[in-house]
Amino acid sequence: MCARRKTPLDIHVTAEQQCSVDLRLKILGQLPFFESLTEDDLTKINPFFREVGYLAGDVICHAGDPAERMFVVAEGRVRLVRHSLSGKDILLDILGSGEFFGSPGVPEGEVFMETAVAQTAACVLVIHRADFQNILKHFSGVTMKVLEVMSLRLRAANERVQLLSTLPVEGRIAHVLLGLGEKFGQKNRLGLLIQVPLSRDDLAAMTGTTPESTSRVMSAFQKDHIIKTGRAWVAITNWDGLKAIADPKV
Amino acid sequence: MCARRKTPLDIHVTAEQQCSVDLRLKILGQLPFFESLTEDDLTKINPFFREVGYLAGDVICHAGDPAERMFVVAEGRVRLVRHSLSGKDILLDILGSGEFFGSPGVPEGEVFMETAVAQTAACVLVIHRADFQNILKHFSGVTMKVLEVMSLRLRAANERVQLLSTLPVEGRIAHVLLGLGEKFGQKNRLGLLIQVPLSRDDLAAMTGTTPESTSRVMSAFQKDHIIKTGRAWVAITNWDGLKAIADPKV
DNA sequence: CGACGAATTGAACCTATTCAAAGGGTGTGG
DNA sequence: CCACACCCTTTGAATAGGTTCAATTCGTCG
Repeated sequence: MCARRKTPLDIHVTAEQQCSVDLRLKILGQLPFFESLTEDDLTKINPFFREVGYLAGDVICHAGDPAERMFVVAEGRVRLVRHSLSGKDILLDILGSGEFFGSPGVPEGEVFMETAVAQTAACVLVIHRADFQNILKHFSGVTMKVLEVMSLRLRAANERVQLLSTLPVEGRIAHVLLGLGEKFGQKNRLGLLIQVPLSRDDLAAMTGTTPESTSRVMSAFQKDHIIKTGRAWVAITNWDGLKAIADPKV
Repeated sequence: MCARRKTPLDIHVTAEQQCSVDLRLKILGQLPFFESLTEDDLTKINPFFREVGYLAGDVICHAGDPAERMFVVAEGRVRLVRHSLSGKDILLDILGSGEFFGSPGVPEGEVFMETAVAQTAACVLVIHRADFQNILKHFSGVTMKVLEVMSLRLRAANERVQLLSTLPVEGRIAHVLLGLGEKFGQKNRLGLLIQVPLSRDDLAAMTGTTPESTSRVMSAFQKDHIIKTGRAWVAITNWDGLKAIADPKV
């Protein structure tokens, strides 16, 4: 570990990007939609998952690939990106441990609409579409939970549509920071540090704006002591202040 | 039927906003997620649905209501609206026959995030959350189909995020018109007439812009012979022209 | 026919983008 | 271990696209 680094981020990834068998079972058990399964069930479905390690920047799956697999993030951070004809990429989400991507419900013959990229070194569990659907057939509790997760994601997506339609740039950035803070936040001497490498470009791609505008807004936030930020990291120092900007009363 | 009306729209709704028993079974059978059921199964689940009629403008369910029911549009058009603190409403979707709302997957204790309003006189089938979940438990084919529909909706929502993030107003309006054309379009002496009452305010609320900007864009489209439009109606006369604006190559 | 609501249009304003240039942290190779 | 190169970030100034506010026209319905 380099001693001179200034980044306050500390994202642990198991050596060689390999997760131990213990970790695999633990990850599987912690998945929201496997919470209803017993140890026994977990050991039964475990063999269907293959485990793959990635380095930061590696592409895990490409938009346009046949949607024949489903992925679960075991360790690390994974970006879900949508490419536009204009060349402007949209950062749909950043996934952490326990989250899945590659929708389990899409009909046969479909392709992925998003590209998944490892934002940090990452360990990912992969399962074939057919195998996962078998699991769904066997365990109705799992299916219900998957439905629930999909519903909540649809909600989140609709909320984003609303934000993009109604809020100015600073409001949208405030919203994204709050969301990332809830998901990846870690209390710290700096404040609530978001444990994700987060560049201005990333934030811009998440809020439908430009890196320059993002930079201006972030500078203003920092001047107002709402956040502390540096090269590819952000910490929230005034949660309520951010909230006030994210949900303007008037 | 009034003889002097200029609106080319012609949306039929059964008298008294009541659907016949035949229509109910037909509607249920046509639902994407009930397509795997036999006549027999349909007759079995039919009693769980209650049927309610609404007049244009009636509120079917309110954002904030407990999410204890699920709705299926039998006839008419239903608007799904999200309210913002700023007062600016977002029109998330316009539903036609066979589409459902009131997510089947949301966890117990949750509330609706959207308000559903009858945009025309409408007939809606209502089922209790618990009853629907029972159906899901009994018919795994139904569950899979619901998952599929949810996946496709999530895709659509994500695509909208992308459009709002990357396209200028005219591109977003073009996209919405194409979508509505596919869904509600009907060939006609005018072109492809969208069988939905559609005001400038509605289009603005669907594309995250203002009625004035919408009006300017629509005027420009009409001048270029891409659409024909009047008070609360639109017909597409040059599909490929619209497409070119919706998906700019550069 | 008259009135109301919807749609159009104009002009001023403002937010955010674009283009350009300079500053600063990180990591690499000498 | 230092120096350099690269990329991220910041900041400035000009511009464009969209909004806002206001006034007018038009269509539809009573």
